[in-house]
Amino acid sequence: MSVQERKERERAARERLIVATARELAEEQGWDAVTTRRLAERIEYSQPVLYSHFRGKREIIGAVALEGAAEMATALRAAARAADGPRARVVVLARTYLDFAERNPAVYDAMFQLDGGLAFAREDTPAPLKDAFAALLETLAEVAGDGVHPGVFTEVFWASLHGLATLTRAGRLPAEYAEGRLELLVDRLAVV
Amino acid sequence: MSVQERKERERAARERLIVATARELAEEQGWDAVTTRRLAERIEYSQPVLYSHFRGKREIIGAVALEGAAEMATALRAAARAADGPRARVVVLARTYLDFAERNPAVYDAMFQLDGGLAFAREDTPAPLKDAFAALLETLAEVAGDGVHPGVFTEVFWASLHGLATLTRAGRLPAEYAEGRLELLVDRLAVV
DNA sequence: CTCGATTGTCTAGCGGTGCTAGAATTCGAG
DNA sequence: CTCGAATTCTAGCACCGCTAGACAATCGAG
Repeated sequence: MSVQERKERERAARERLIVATARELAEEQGWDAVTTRRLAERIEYSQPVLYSHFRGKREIIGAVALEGAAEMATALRAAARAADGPRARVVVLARTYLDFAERNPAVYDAMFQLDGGLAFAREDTPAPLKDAFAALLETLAEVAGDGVHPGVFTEVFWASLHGLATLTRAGRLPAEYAEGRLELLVDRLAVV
Repeated sequence: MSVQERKERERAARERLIVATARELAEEQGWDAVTTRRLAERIEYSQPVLYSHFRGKREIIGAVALEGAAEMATALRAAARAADGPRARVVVLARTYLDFAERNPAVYDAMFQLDGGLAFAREDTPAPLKDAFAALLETLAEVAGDGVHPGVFTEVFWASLHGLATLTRAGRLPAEYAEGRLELLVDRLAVV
């Protein structure tokens, strides 16, 4: 059944191509520009092919989100590993998070702003999402402070970072004091 | 020129009707359901009438956002006035903010999630937006702590609230520990 | 009171969207 | 080589934001 295997391989490759192309297009021109027609044209197939891989545009966004979550988790862990001491770890963690959001705005939107049809904060939450949260928690647990649940602390810290990321990128916060805001946040929230 | 005045009054009334109807429809069924066709039908005029009041859908969203900002500023000031002591003031301020976001999700989206074509964090930022920020700042300035710029502190606090509001509503944070997260945030950020 | 000009509003339509039914094609199995 | 199944495409649906141009209502001048 080698023929069937080859077909499955090719099919999987095409699915990756769709996700990669959607991401590329979104980073280039924003998610509004990611239409099924344009996406189909870029992968050199017709529109209905997309629907043989995904239920719809929402699922494609979801696939990009999962890819992004995995990358973010890797980036966060690498950053935390490279820093010495709790405070330094939290600072680079926060900076890495905000960097990721700024450098991959479309991916960040797919993860947290758009509807990718993904379940959050539940048992059936996809592994990459849980893992990205876990990556935050690993570093933040040690600065949660006595008597504070590490999970709840991580939620608050994450929410703060998310707020800074989205408001800054939308131009709702002036870009100039970004570093000052980050340090203030870490100094106040983290118990070192 | 009483005729002309009457006409202008009626025109202004119709504009308010458009904004109110858009808001209503958005709260009922989400902004995706606010199409120019549906909106036109609800106000019992044809689509082009909308474009004689607003440049496009974006501007209608912006109008709802400004209305919301004014209401939020009022709510925040009323809440702060009713509380005794800096810490209590900050707690009710935060709770009022999150309450507003939860009770008026469509308006909140218009203000901070969607593109209403409004300028933020600039000189030509519309007054209601500046004023809502000012309402936050009035209460938060007294807990910014020594040597911390009140404006920057308010930005950070606001971003944190915004993160909690959006992540909670999108189901990205479990609803159950909402109050715990709020108190943790206030206890850590505010210097009392 | 009539009539032309000005406003105001509507109908109809443009190019775009996500998505899909059914025709056409490709391709491996016998 | 033929046939049937799997795959891909063409063509189209209902909807979107937005607008040109036809039409109707209203007003001021004579």
